[in-house]
Amino acid sequence: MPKAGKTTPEYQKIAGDLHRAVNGGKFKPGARLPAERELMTQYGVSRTTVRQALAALSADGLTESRRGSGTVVREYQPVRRIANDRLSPDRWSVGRSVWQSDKGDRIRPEDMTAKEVPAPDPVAAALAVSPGTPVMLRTVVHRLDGRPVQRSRCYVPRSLIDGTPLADGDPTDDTYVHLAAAGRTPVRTREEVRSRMPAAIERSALGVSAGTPVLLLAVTAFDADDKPVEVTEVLLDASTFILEYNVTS
Amino acid sequence: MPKAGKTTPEYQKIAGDLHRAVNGGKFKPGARLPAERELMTQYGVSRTTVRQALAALSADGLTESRRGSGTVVREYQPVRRIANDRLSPDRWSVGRSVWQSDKGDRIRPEDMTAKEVPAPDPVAAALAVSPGTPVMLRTVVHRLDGRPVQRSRCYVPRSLIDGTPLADGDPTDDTYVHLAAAGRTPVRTREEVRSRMPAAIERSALGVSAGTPVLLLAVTAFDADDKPVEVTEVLLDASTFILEYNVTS
DNA sequence: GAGTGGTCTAGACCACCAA
DNA sequence: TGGTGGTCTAGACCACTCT
Repeated sequence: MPKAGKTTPEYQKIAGDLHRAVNGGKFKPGARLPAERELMTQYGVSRTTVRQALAALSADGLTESRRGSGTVVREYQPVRRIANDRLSPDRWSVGRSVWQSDKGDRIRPEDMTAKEVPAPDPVAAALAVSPGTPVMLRTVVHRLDGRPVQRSRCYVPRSLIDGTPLADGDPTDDTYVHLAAAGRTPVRTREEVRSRMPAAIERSALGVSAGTPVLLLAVTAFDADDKPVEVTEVLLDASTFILEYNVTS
Repeated sequence: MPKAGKTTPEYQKIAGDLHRAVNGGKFKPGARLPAERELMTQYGVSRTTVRQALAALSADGLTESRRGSGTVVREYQPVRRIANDRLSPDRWSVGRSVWQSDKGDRIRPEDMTAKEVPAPDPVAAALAVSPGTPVMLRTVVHRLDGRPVQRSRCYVPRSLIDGTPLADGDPTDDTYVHLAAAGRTPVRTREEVRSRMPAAIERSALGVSAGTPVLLLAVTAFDADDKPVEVTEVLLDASTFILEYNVTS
């Protein structure tokens, strides 16, 4: 029978069956699905068709395949990120994070770097400075259980934090600490949120498998004079985070 | 040559080439990529391999394939949604929306419905009422150029808006109008943001093609007494929207 | 070594679109 | 009608994991 079923392609039926089985709890998170060659005989189709069905599940972020072991149901235990928390000075101590939840406590900033760079165009625009103005770029990788789940790129005009350790390339402390020391304490931020599929480089930079989107944040911080003092670009593993915002008029 | 190149699979090379060609501007948004059979001869591989490469592009949300015509580069022209705006009463007039941008003006609420339902568990929890409490459910579909890009499900405890048109099943006006009329004007909201790949039903409910994530909002509105008065679940096409939040401590 | 997923070939027929 | 993508078959060899 070299033809597909009447209207619905065979691989979609198989994908649908598996989808329902997973959502119905027949395969719990972490459980292994039947092997591809087993599904071949079960459905009487070629391996290509089975793999097409499994590709659909993977693209939906429902499963994850590992060569040599099998295809397993993915787990989803998100961490909550409360945006407004970062504006509270008591949150700025080193090692403290804006994450809240059991898992959140295990998320820590690591691999921090800092260097001076000319402001890229979009950053310069957000900071209301000329493109190429010297800014300090501080990068941070946040890990959960060793897996990178967030990468931040934080830009601060060099002139604003002259004389601080950050200006000398010390990436240890949160930029807000240095801005506060310079009398430029951020009092509000504007956050822009997008989501899309990651490029291959981003997929490996975060530890995400195919079928997981990324969240992109662009955070602009303003001081009491309503001047932009910092721009941060954040790349987040969407399967790890729930963003929370408290909105007032 | 029935074998893959040394380390990198052939389909990844092809996908990489095309990826670079698209990002490099060789194929502009809307432009057609070479046909699959043309790529076969160009790279000297089977059609399956070519299709595997194109599947990777599509999963990255970079292209879109249409049977009969071809594979084209996808366009990305997002609309900005400013969360805080909805708390301004002058935004509540019928037909007015919280969207801002040229395209935003073309986004309008349509296909509104309203009916009484028992509160589902998560909704009841957010509203601090018992599960099953009667709530009015107002659904709205927002379209951009005819394409549905947002679906909202808005829950309000019936007891809060008794005597308003909404209580009689009239879905015309924004729920905030009715809440304000009942002396329960929302003054702040909490928004939770997630992103994931859409289920097949969601993919067709919004007009999104494979490779596009969805954004999920859970908005809880509070009145001046800090009581939750409304919960809204929103499903958004992630390729259409940028969410904007103004954050204060 | 047995079993798993990863990659690839060389065909085939179908559904759809545009000229 | 000819070209496009959509689906499918029946094989094959490789890389990896687990026992």
